[in-house]
Amino acid sequence: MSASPSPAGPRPYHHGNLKTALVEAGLALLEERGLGDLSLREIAARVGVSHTAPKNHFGSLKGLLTAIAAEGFRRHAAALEAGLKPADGPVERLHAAAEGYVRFARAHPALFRLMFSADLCDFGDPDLTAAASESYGVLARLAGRLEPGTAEPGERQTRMETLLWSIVHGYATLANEGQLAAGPDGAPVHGIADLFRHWPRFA
Amino acid sequence: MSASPSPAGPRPYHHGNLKTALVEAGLALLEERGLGDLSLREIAARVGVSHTAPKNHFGSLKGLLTAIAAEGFRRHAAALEAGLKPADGPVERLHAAAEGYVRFARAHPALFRLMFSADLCDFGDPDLTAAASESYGVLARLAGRLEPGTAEPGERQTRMETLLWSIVHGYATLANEGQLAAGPDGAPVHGIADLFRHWPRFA
DNA sequence: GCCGAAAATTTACACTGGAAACATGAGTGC
DNA sequence: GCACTCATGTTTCCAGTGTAAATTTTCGGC
Repeated sequence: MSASPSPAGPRPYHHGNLKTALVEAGLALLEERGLGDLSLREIAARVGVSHTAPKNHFGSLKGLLTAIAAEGFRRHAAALEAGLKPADGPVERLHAAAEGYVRFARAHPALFRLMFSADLCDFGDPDLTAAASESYGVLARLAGRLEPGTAEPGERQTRMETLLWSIVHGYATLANEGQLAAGPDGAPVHGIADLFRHWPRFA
Repeated sequence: MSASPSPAGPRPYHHGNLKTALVEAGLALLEERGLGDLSLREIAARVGVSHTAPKNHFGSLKGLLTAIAAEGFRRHAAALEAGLKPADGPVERLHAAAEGYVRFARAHPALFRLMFSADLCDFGDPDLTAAASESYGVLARLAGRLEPGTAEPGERQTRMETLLWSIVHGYATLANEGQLAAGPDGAPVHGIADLFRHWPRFA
């Protein structure tokens, strides 16, 4: 590959794959340092490039963060689908997706917060919105299965979608910020599935 | 010389009420500039004081933000209680509190985000935790009224509390970050009360 | 081989929060 | 009345941030 020069050779002037390398470095630093201590200069340094190099590809820090968030949403969508067994009924599938949602958020708290920070990301970016829609679509389809035929034609977001998203997202957010009472293992005492079971309609 | 605070006189060396003045300035700047563009130096400048003056009272920026968040939680608790009519039943009171929760979040988005940012605030601070508990208590009492006698003795956080808090907080957060489909007036098409009405148990 | 465009670099700037040394003055004990 | 104390603010400095502009290097098409 042109992107992988001889290991012993001097670092080439042109990186060859800077765009994706910066996103990956950003994702890695997000895990290590958290969102607050993340800096463009440090991401660039990790890739071995000057701190102004990202500008050519992303314009600004916000552009880079937007690209990172987009990749986050793609992985998020995959996490949602991960536990979905086609043989299960709509309720079981909902529970599985909800647990995937929360598991992803808790496994990658900094990335998750970035993904839902409208002032750090540019939600006008087509790539980001496409990735976010991909993730949202999983939840929306599950909501539709729970109430077939109730969505009005042309409706962008049903009440059931809003309700499900609110509860799952709220739980994940509160858990990540340390607001939910935690048991000895550090996890919240009530899992997200417990909440759904406590919710008569989907028990 | 004169201790009289004549309006035309030179600014005294000692402010006299810096602590609360800084918190109020911070709250005002939070409304105007948002959380991202908030700076300790600007808060200090608005009060007319050097940028290191806050250190004496708050230690660091995090300390100041913690104090601001605590004041936010007190106002938040007041907003929750605002629409509560004693004559109403538990369900009506829940709806009113939920709308108060969301209304506060949407009216003060930057403050609301600060209040739930564990990396910006110090949730080990007693004043902050007391204020946050005050706000949480309103919701917890409402949850208890919905299911009297179900809480196990000594239970810190019931499932019902977690469920209600998740849905309300998730809705407020998603709305603030512009993630919920909005109608022509900019508000989400489905209000928080619509979600509760859609939730069979509390329709 | 040459030349334009793309990709990185260097340099400079305004801004941030924090640390350290210093200045002020309000309050207290005598 | 007076001196001493010490909380409260100021000044100065520093490392670090993101961005802009001018410059250098390299790739790719002719």
